[in-house]
Amino acid sequence: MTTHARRSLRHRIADELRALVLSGELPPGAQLPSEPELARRMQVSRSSLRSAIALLEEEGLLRPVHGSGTYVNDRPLLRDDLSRNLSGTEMIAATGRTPGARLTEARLEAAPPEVAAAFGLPDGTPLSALRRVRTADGEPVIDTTDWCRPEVLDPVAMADPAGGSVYQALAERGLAIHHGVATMRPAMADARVAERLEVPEGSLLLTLFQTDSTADGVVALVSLEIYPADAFLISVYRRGPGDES
Amino acid sequence: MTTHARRSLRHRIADELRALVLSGELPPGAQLPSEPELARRMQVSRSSLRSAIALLEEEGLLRPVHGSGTYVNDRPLLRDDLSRNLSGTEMIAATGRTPGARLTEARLEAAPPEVAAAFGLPDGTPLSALRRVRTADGEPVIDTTDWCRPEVLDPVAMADPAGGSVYQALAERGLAIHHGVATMRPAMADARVAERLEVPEGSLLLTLFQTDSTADGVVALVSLEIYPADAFLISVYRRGPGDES
DNA sequence: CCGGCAAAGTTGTCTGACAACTCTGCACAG
DNA sequence: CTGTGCAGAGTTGTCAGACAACTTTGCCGG
Repeated sequence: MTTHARRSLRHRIADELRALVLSGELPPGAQLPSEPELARRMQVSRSSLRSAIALLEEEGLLRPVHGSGTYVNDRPLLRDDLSRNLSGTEMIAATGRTPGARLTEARLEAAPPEVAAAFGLPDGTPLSALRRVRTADGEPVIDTTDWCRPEVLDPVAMADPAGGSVYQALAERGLAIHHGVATMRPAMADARVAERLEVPEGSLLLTLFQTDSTADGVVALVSLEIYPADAFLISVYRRGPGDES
Repeated sequence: MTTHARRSLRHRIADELRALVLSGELPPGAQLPSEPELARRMQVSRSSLRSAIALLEEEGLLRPVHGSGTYVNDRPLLRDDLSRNLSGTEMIAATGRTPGARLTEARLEAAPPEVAAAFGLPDGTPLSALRRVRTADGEPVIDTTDWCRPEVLDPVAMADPAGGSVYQALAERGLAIHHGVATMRPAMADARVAERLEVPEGSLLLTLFQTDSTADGVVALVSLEIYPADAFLISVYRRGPGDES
């Protein structure tokens, strides 16, 4: 391996294997070539290949069986798996529709209590806020609000972020998002949200309050997303209750 | 390593490390001993230790930094993280309340369409169904229905499962649950659910439809769980958008 | 006081070997 | 002909040692 990127080798190998599976080249149930063989073909060491396979096993995509081989799991393909997919744009694109946005509005505003708490700041601290209604094929499907510290991104930078996405703009400022924690609640549409999402007042919604942090635990972005009840099938892949027999 | 268990070595090492972190012996931000040192102490090879660390990195618990060391992440502890926690009993216990159940009712019934589809069976196939209202300190918090194939567990076995939990009863019959996929929807309480959960009719609910599968993709259990809006904070840990910088 | 550099320490990857396990197919007894 | 047992080949799991790539520390010279 002479071609070096930033991601570690095992992640790049995992990407390559994942692509093979998702493209259907390795159909569900299929057995992978043996590790030495595959390592030779991909020009990597067996240990790096094994690390990659371990990642994909953890993801639930592959299933190595001692003494037999490594197989492709045929679990339902979750394009909208919450635990792997941070961005609303991707969720929309994954359903095959064209993502868009309207009613974009960015300004400095006082942090609501829940948001301030997530950042660990006092109530009312001024924050950059970006409000959008995201659309799929022109139809409104998510009402989102993103908050971040103004010294990191000012409202103007949030509304038109470098690199196209707020995540990338944050990454360029040294705040690459490592993980997020999302909390879900059912809700009913009040007049304001009903108008923005073009649904009847009082109709069912799912709200998702999320705090995104960097690898060292700094909260970099907080967002509130509001979905009409049936805009998406919001799913989560859950691991089994330990391997205890 | 002469002491053999069922779980693979790296999982056992990971368990040990996880315990060290959760017990507070390795506080957030702390640097682990170096890999060679730790491997020597735990009497395992460095490669096995590295595999374990990779697992915990994927879990978000540890953060190895090339050339520097491996550190404990201080991410918020999610007691009710959906993506790691399958059982309603555990969710209740994690909030510090005492789990219980009432209105337990088990019988053979025709599979509703959505359930039949999850099993890949025709509509109306008879299935074992177990209906319960689970309680926390006596207060109703989840209305659950579990379905499984009657040749695996008959209604009587479901109502009083060997080993105490349906999961364990399934595992003893060679159907250990490996993963599940849960889909969330907001809903409103109809008369029946309102009475069972002791909430006003029309109040907000979160429903969670889940299919649990074995390692080879066989659907072993399907369940529908209904939560009052504020019974739990249902959260998900989401990985960041790739490591691309 | 500051900048640069070398050295020590750490994680990432490679190579080769053997152990543990699974699966296939053949020989052999019934 | 059939079923059983066993040996062998093939595969994943683990081990050991080495070097590369990177970070951090601290010294030295300006």
